[in-house]
Amino acid sequence: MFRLTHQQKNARRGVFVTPHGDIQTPGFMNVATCGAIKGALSAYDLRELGTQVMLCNTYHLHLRPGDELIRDLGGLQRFTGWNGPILTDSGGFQVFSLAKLRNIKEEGVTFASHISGARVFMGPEESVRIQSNLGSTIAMAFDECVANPAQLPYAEASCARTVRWLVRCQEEMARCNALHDAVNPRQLLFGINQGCTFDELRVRNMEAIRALDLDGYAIGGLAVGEPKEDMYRIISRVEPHMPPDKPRYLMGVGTPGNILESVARGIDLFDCVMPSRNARHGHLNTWAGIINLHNAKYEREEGPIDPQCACPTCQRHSRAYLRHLFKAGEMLAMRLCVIHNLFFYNRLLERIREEIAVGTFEAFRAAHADRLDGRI
RNA sequence: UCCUCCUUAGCUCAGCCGGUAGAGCAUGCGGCUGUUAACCGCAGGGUCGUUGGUUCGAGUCCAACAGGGGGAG
Repeated sequence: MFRLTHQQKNARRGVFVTPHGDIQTPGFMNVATCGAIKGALSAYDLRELGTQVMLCNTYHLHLRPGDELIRDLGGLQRFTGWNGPILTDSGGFQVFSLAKLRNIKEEGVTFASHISGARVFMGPEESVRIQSNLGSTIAMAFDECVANPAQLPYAEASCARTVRWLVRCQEEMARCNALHDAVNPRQLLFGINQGCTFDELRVRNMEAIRALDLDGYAIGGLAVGEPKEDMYRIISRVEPHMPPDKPRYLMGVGTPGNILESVARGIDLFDCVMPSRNARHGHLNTWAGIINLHNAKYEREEGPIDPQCACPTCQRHSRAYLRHLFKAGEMLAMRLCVIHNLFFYNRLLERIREEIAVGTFEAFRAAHADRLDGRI
């Protein structure tokens, strides 16, 4: 299912074969939380941007429009018009990061919907069942994101519970896949490593979930406020304990620099809201660093966002025009800029794959990691 | 010609009985890391239409003038 084709030190280049298509790794999954890339992009736009995987959210789609509705309409692929691989996040992150009034118990979590205020219960079985109804390619385990800072005793207890939840997720996934009317009977399940910034806890947790032989492994609970040195250290500590023959997914990360550093430490998959959100807010990635299109200095610039970029936006539009669209409140500004940033990220990962394949990744990382995250 | 209301930040407006001015928007600049984010934060910016008067002190009260809105002839 997952085949490594090249390796340069810890950096890996491979192919993850899924029922919905191959995913070239390292890869960046484009975030479409509610079934759409924010910024008015459609599934047909994504093909032009080099998107490999679309990422949707269990919590949001369960609340609206409802996973049973999506199941009845043929699953997420038919519903959204995206026929490539889809990863659904479990909703654990949302339950713990935004829902108020939450009550965590062994069975699961009770929380108030941020839309209606209604009480909702979600545990491992509910999350997997919802994801089964959505019919995604890859389902994520229902976990608790233990964010920095955390007390060690709490982090230990939480990790232990998340492992127990993972076992239940796995059992429920097997049951759902065996249903005669499963939307995607070959749905994959990824486990998630937690442990805050406690090295030993991270390693122990990784060993525990590795034993469950899942389809892939994610590292969660990073890039949530801790210094980036801590993030890199945790990745380096955990990575040797991850099975080499399964894809490794660093959840929610990150900046281009974060991605380069993480690929160098053995990560295969990423997802992040930064390229799309920053684009909507006027911050654009370029190969020379980040620019803020709101800045007055771009008022009369006729050149594209990035002269080295081959995206549809850079082929047609000037910085001056895009800045004007932002100032005028035109939503086209967001659409064109999201197109650029996602294209940039997808291209960055493609470039990383090329560099690993020919053995020049280390030099590429050294030349770009800091510059790409800096401001022009 | 008369009556009446208005004139405060680039714009639209707040400013109780007089104690040396605020908001929203706009502008400038930041921030966003498994999206409750077309969002959030910070900053700059005003001899309060003009000239006099009353007062210890006037954006606030009085007068005249200028510009504008409405009304009556």
